[in-house]
Amino acid sequence: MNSPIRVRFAPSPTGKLHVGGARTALFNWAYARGRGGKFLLRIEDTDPERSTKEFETAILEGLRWLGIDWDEGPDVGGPHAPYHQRLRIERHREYAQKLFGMGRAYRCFCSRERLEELSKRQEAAKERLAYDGLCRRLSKEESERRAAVEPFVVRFAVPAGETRFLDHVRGECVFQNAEVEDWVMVRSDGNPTYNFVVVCDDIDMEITHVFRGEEHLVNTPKQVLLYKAFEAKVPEFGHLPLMLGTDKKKLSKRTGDTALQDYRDKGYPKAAIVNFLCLQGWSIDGERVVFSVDELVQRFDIKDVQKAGAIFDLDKFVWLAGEYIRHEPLEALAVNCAPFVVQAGLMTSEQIGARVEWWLSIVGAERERLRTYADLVGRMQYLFAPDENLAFDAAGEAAARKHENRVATLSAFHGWLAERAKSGYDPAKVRDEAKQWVAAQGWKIPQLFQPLRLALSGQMGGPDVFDMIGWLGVERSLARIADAARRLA
RNA sequence: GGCCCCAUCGUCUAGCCCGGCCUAGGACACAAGGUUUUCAUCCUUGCGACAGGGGUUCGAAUCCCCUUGGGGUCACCA
Repeated sequence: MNSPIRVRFAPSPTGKLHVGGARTALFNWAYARGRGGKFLLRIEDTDPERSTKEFETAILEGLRWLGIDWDEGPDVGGPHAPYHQRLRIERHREYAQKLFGMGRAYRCFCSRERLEELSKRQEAAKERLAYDGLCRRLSKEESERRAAVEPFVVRFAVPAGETRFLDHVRGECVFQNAEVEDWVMVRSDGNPTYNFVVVCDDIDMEITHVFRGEEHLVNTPKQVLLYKAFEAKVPEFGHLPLMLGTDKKKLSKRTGDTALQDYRDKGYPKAAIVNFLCLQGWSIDGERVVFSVDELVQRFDIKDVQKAGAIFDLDKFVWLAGEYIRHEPLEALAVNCAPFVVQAGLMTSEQIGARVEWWLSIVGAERERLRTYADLVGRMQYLFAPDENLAFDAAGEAAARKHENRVATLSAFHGWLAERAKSGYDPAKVRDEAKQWVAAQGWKIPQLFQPLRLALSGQMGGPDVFDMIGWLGVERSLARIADAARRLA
């Protein structure tokens, strides 16, 4: 009988939630949820210099926003509380003491200067850069004596041999212990280091599977050795391929946005973000690209994760975002777009609330042109511009000027519309009648519609012109048409 | 540089573990065409890859070796 699956995501609150971290969390979460396991969250705040409460809050919020929930964690508690690493320090000291008592760890009194010299020497000699184990050979007595008067760190005494572990992404991994240095477990200020506490906590929290970024692969032998020293069950691992920038290096701010927050602020639908992140290193089958979180949970398996790193393809991400927007129910889409329009200062939420029909009509008409919620801002800006001297798109204006009788056409339409709208304005009806009227004049459709679209919106592309007239209102539309006729002369 | 990891269209990937169904499938991007009042959407078509070299085998994208290329990591950070 296998023990129940327990996985965790352990971010360190030293920055915003990275998209790579978000993907790691997602995969861990999906793995647990798909198998009736537990997903826990633990804050790795052992570096007091760089950890902040603000980042921690932002990370938790980001995870929740994505739809990730945890069974145990800093804010929800659990049987293995606390879930802040910093608060578990007494426990870590116990573990360190135990190891020290067993002779599996030793005090190291080497000064930073000596260490620096050592690595300089090793570099010059083109040797492996590692601690040379000088203090490992100190007698117990000398160690005790010096400990009373000198500062020291505690190093793990790496045994001879080799270390193996199971990685579900890469298969069986083997490292020669000779390649693993006697790394620092406890700093000179008495605080334990990451590689040490992560194992203590994972043992205490009964973590069964550790899925994390590939950059941790080389840490794994150190950690496995620790599990063995404690005679604890070694968890199964899974090192996820790195998310790469367009330079093929680890995704960094240099080549694009790295924080989940950035994409949220730019108006990407969260379902698209989740979907896209999963596509980096995993696929549901070879065919489908768009899938739901439920399907992810149902189908995700660590064994299907790709080994090679994945370049973050913004083009595909943008397309996927548009795909989600096109399939979102209109009401939801309108609700999601609203904050961006409000934030841009186009309207207040009260104003939107007062014109729901109008608002929904615009959102519905523009949706196929949106890739993010924020795109709507730019798309509807023209509606809020003054009716006089509306900014014309240069190419649009050039195109409109190509029509010989543009001014006469526009003026004639102005007269027709003014007359026609006296009995009220219904876009569908007016559209039909306008087309008949244009044909009756012996005109080609673009002869009117091209300059008209420019007159109303300043753009050469966009929604149906009769919808635009409806949104602007007949009065303002007439004003714009008259203004354009004057300017295009 | 040491150690470790990786290698299918430009990009994300299916296929690889358990060789034949692969004249290598899908998606994005790109190109062409169609629909449309324009843009967009949508539809159709096209372009386009098993890094190279050796083995093993009747047969290799799939197994083995080498080369090349790329990446990760070498902290009293996590």
